[in-house]
Amino acid sequence: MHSEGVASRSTEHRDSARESRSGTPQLDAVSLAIIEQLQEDGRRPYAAIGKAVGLSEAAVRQRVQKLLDQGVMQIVAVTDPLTVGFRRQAMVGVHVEGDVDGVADALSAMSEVEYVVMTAGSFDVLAEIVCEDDDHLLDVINRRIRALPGVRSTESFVYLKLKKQTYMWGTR
Amino acid sequence: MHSEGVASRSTEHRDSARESRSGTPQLDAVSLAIIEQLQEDGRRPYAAIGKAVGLSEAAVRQRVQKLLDQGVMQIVAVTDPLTVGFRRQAMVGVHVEGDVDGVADALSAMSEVEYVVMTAGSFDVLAEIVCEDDDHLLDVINRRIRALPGVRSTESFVYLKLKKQTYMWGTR
DNA sequence: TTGCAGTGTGCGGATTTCGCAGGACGCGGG
DNA sequence: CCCGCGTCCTGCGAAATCCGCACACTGCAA
Repeated sequence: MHSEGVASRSTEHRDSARESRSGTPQLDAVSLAIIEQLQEDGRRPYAAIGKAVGLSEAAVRQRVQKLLDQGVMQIVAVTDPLTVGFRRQAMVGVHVEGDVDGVADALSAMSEVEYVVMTAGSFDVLAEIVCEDDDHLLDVINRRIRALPGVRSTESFVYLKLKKQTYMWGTR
Repeated sequence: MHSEGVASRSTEHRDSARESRSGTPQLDAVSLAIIEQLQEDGRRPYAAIGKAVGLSEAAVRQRVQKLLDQGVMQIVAVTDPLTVGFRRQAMVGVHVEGDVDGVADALSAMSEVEYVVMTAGSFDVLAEIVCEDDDHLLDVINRRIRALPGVRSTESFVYLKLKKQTYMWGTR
């Protein structure tokens, strides 16, 4: 009855597996499968997940807790701020000279900034910001971001309409 | 004991409230408060949410279900694909001539595309894509996206490192 | 007024979550 | 070899949560 489990688990070394340069512990196939289940429905019961991945309810619960503690994943409600209400949203591309990582950290520290990623391309950093209104948006971009040491210039893309937003890279 | 509830609810018309141009029903303060709770923890029990927003457990449950059904919010596990494993990720800025909406829809239809937003700025559309590897990424950008009718040109920003990712626009 | 749709409440019963006591396994030291 | 240790899994009750349902209240329109 357990035969359709995702991983055999009996002949593999779970944790000794390769580990990327960063300090993040690599995940095995079972944890990936658990994440996929929760990408479909963040409130799915542990027992249902266990049946899908071939594990007991308690085991799934322990793994999910660990993934949460490690910061590998988070279970949250996501919305389109523009749809939910008033508020201005924009993506800001930043050109940096010098300490890119420092600028990214400074951006991350701002509460209006929801998303920060370092990129290879004409921008060094992309940051998504959510504001109350145009004044607030202007203040964040011109007063705060452009004032950061190392920021050479920025380019803004004010959001007009969100067309798609999913989190199911696993299930394809 | 109920006195610290978020909205008085007794003297306001809940649904007759203003409605944005789009077909999305506007949310009242209580639903906003519920969403905020779930932005902190997508698995928070209905009873706990009810206590926080001043509603019964059953009422919270009905509202959450409706928000889910309406597509106003989704409760899901989110991760950083780069951290979770192999895979290439990038943001693509698209210059469009003509039917911007059509291009955005076409992008949304692609499974590799996780996020699509129409913007005001030098790009007409921004799209975030998640791929297996470089070959896959190249194929999606050069073969599929650039081939879409109306796409004049694109610019790619390959992700090097995700620095921040939150969903708590409500709680500030 | 009457009927109806939408929303909230209270209440059991089914389900799920939670904590904890083992048991199995791999690994390294004595 | 075998013993201790850490990790992960399983199997339980007990407690908490989820769920469906009947009913009350409100605003609105026929």
